[in-house]
Amino acid sequence: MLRMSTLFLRTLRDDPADAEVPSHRLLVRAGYIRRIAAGIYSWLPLGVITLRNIENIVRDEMDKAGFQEVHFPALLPRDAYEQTGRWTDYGPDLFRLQDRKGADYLLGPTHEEMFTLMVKGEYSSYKDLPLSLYQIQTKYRDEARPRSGIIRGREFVMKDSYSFDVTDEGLVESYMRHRAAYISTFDRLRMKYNIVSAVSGAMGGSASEEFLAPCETGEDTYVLCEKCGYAANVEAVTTVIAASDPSGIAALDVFDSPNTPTIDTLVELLNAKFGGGYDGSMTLKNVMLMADEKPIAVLVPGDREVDLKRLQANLAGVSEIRVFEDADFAKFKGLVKGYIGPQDAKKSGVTVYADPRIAPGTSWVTGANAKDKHARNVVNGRDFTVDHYVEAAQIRQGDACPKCSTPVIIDRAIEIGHIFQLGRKYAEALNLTVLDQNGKSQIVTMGSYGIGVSRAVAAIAEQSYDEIGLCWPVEVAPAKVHVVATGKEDVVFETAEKIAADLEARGISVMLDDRRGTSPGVKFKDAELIGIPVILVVGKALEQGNVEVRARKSGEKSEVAVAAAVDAIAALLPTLS
RNA sequence: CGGGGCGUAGCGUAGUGGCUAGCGCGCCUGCUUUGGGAGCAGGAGAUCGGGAGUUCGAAUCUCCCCGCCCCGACCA
Repeated sequence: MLRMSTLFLRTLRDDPADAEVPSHRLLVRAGYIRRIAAGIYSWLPLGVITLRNIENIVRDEMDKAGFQEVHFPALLPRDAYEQTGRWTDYGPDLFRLQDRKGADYLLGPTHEEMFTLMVKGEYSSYKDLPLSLYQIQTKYRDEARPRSGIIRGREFVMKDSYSFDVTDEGLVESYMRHRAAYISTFDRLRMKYNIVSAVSGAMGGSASEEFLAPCETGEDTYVLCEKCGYAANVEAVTTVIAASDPSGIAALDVFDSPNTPTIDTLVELLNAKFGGGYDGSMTLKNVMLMADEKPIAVLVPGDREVDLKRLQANLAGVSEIRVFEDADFAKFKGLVKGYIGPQDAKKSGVTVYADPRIAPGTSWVTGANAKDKHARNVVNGRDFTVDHYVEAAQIRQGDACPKCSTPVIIDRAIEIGHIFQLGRKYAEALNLTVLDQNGKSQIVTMGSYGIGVSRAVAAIAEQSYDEIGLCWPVEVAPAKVHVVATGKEDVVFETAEKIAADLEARGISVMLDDRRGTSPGVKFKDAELIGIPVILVVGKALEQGNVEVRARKSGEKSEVAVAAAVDAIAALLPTLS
C-alpha cells in the first residue's frame, strides 16, 4: 500500500518551465520523473511503479508467446560492433567510452550483435530453431536532439527481441508471432495505435511495420485510409498511377517562355498563351540531385516538392543525397538551370528517376533544355525515358489511397513498437550458422522487434490526460484505487484504513491519502493530478455511513455504503478501460 | 549541426548599472481552519549557470564557455 503520508513524492503546483508536451509536463508535476540532463530522467516512486507495470505487461505477453528472456549489459566492448561495422556506421549517436587500459567500450544503442553472438555460442543445429529471445533493458543513444521529455530520451528502457530461423518462411512465421504478441501487448496497455508499413532503412532487411500511437505531439507522420484501414509511414506510402495511352497526344511543341522561374509563373504564361486550362500538376519538375556524387534527375509533378526523406528511404544503396549546387551545374553544360527537361538526360549522363505519378504515357509541360524555352506535350516513353521509378514526391492529405483510392488523411503519432525482418545481415557478419538436415552449414535469418517501454509511459499519458491531470488505464496505474481521507475526525482515517486494507486483501492495490492536516482541496487536486483510475473519498458522506466513489476518467461519482465499498470497486474496475 | 528562446531559492517568477536581490507556491514553528490548491504570526532557504573583462559600483553592460527548451536537419 502506498501511503501519501510517507510516500517520497512532491507534486508541483506550477508547470515546469522546460516542459511543453502534456506527458512531460504532467509526469513532472505529478512527481513521476525529474530531469537530470537533456534526455535523461530519474524516476521517482510513482514513476518506477508505473514503468514496472508496463514492463511486466510486456514481459508477460512475451512469455506467453513463448519468447525467452535474457539480459545483456548496457556496457559493451567494441569488438562485436566493429565486426558488423556499426562502431563507425552508428556515428555520433553512439555513446563511446574507454576503460582504464584505453580499450574501447560503448553503451548499447541496440543489441543485435550481442544476441547473434549469444545464439552462436550456444546453438549449432537447425533442430534448435526457431528461437526467439528478448530482454528489457536500458538503451543509450546520443540523440542529436532529445525532446518531449521521456518521448525521445538519450537513455530509455526498451524491450528488444530477436528471432532466429533457418528459412525465410520460418522468419515470416516468427515475425507474425511477434506481431500478434505486440497486438495483445498494446491492447492490454489500452493504447490506441495503428500498424503501419515502414521502410526498413539503414538496418537492411525486408518487411517492416511500425506500431504508431496517434497523438498531436507525435514526431512521426503517417498516412491513414479511414475506409480500408491502409496505413503507412509517409516514407513507405506507395503511389499507384496507371499508365495511360499516349496516342492522340500532339507532337512535342517547344515554345518561348521568358521570365518563368517558378511553376506559378510558368502556369500563368501557359494559360495566357494556350487559352487556359493549365495548372501546376500538369507541369513536370525536374529536380537535380547528387546521389553519392552521381548526378540524378528526379521527376515530380510541378505542384509537389521532392520529399528528400522519402526519396532517400526508397533509393536502395544510396547513402548520401544532396541538391545540385552551382558548381555541379557548371560541370553539366547541357543542364540549363530553370529550363531542364528529361528529354536530353542521356546526353548529359544523368540518370532519370521518376515518381510513379509520372506514369508511362502521360504528357507534361517541362523545360526544353534551352534558355527561356519550355516544351509541352512531352510524353513519357515517347519523348523521354525514365530509368527508374521511385517514390519521391511529397504526400498530401487527400491523396488517393493506394488500396482503395479513397482520399487519405495524414496524422501524427509516437512510434511505440517496430517489428522487422532483418534477414541475414548480422548472422552473416558474425557468422551465425547452423547445420541443416543434410549436414550443410546455413546462415541463420533473423527478425528484430522493439517496444519502447519508457516511451510507452509517455505515450499512454499523451493519450489519456485531461486539464486536471493524468488518467492511467487500470493495469498501468501506480495503484488501482486512491483512497482519500478528508476531515479531521479519527473515524474518517480509521474507516479509510480499513477499506484500504480490505481492498489490498482482495488484491486491489491502493494508494491511501492518510495525511493529517492537509486540506481536502489539496488532496483532491493531488489525486486528480496523479491519475489513479478510481478515487474513493472517505469524508462528509460518512455521516450517512457512505463513501464516495469517483471514476477519474469519466468523472462519474456515486455513493455507496462503507460495507459495500470494496465490492463496488471490485465490480467497477473491470468496466474501466 | 542551422535558426529561435532561456538560465535568479526545491518549483514558478520580478528585478535592464546604485541601498540588505523582491514576490507566489512549497518547507519549518505556533495558533486557528478541514469537501476543492485555508488564515494569521514568526522563520529557514540564493556561489543571480561558470569564468574573464568594463566600472567607484554588475543579476543588470562586453567577451568566452557551459547548460536547458522549441523549430528544422538527424534518428534500428
